Amino acid sequence: MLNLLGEYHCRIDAKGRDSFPAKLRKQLDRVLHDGLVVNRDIFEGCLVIYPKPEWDKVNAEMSRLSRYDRSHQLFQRKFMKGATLVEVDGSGRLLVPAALLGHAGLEAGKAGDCVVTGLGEKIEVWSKARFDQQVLGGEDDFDFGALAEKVRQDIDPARNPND
Amino acid sequence: MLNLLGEYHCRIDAKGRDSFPAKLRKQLDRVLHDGLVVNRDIFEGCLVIYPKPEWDKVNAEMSRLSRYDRSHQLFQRKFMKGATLVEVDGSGRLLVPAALLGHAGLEAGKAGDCVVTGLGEKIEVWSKARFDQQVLGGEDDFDFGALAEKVRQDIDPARNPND
DNA sequence: GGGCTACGTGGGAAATCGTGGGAAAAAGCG
DNA sequence: CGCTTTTTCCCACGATTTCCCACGTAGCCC
Repeated sequence: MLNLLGEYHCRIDAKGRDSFPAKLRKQLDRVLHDGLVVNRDIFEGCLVIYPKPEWDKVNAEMSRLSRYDRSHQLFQRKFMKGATLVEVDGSGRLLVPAALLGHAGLEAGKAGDCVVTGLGEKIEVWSKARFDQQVLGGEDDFDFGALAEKVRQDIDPARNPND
Repeated sequence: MLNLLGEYHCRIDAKGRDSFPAKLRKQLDRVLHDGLVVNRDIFEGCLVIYPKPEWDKVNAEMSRLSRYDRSHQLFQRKFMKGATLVEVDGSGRLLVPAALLGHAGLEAGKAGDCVVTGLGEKIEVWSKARFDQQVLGGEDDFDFGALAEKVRQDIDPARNPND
């Protein structure tokens, strides 16, 4: 199982090329040649990067949706729209599609600072400004304890015997 | 399994020719010479493009409908009317039948911006205006979590033992 | 501490893609 | 049967993209 780790500061240049941290590249090692899938995050204004094998799982789930059910189609469209297969270039950068940059608060055609974080089986890309504000900051009025309690029930093996 | 990805902005010119993104053409590679089937979407004001092999599946599903059941016939007629086999021309464009353009909010005989998105096994074509409004926008009052939960229950393996 | 390697960054040239127009072929009409 | 209109095919130009190379810097090893 993939276990991507680390938080890296890097830049996206005016051409939309994101210097992908060498340490993450090394962690991806065996799966990198299959490419990566970049997509908008559903809930936050950031981008998500899945290694291709991980995306294949998503795609397999999507293929079970019914084309005759409106809510299924709506779900698929909301989730998959914009997802793009990309590959790192010879200099270890990946070209983020211009259409997706806006979702992360980055301006196409303009260089910008960003934060790339490994999160187990996926990678998130934030603009530096948003990362500082939403992820690092704003913790005062944020009740981590309550959130943890809610999540704990979902991931605690004792309550979910089937794994 | 087909895994069409990417979101592309392009134009339909005054002759109804849609510049089909080169990257999608590459993804279609092996199936492109069989042609594509363009159709109206059932639920939304956009067009759907199926690679021929995928359309064959749709066709097979339709053949399970009863010829003696009026609602079946009604459904089949609603679903299949307008579906057209098209091929990309030498310049990589495909000619969208004028009759279908209106369904996507595009005016026949007039050039217009549109958005083409890969969605796994099919491709959707939206007018840019509608895409920005219906697909990208309106997310504030949209509860993705609730939708995801409903869909999850529909495709949960526990409830669908046959796979 | 010095040299070396590797990483991040920028720019430029070549290939490719998108777009428009026009000519030839086909279809429709009087 | 010939003329007009529509459709289809093809070519060419401009813009964009993609690939490649080269430099500055930082980190690491000796």
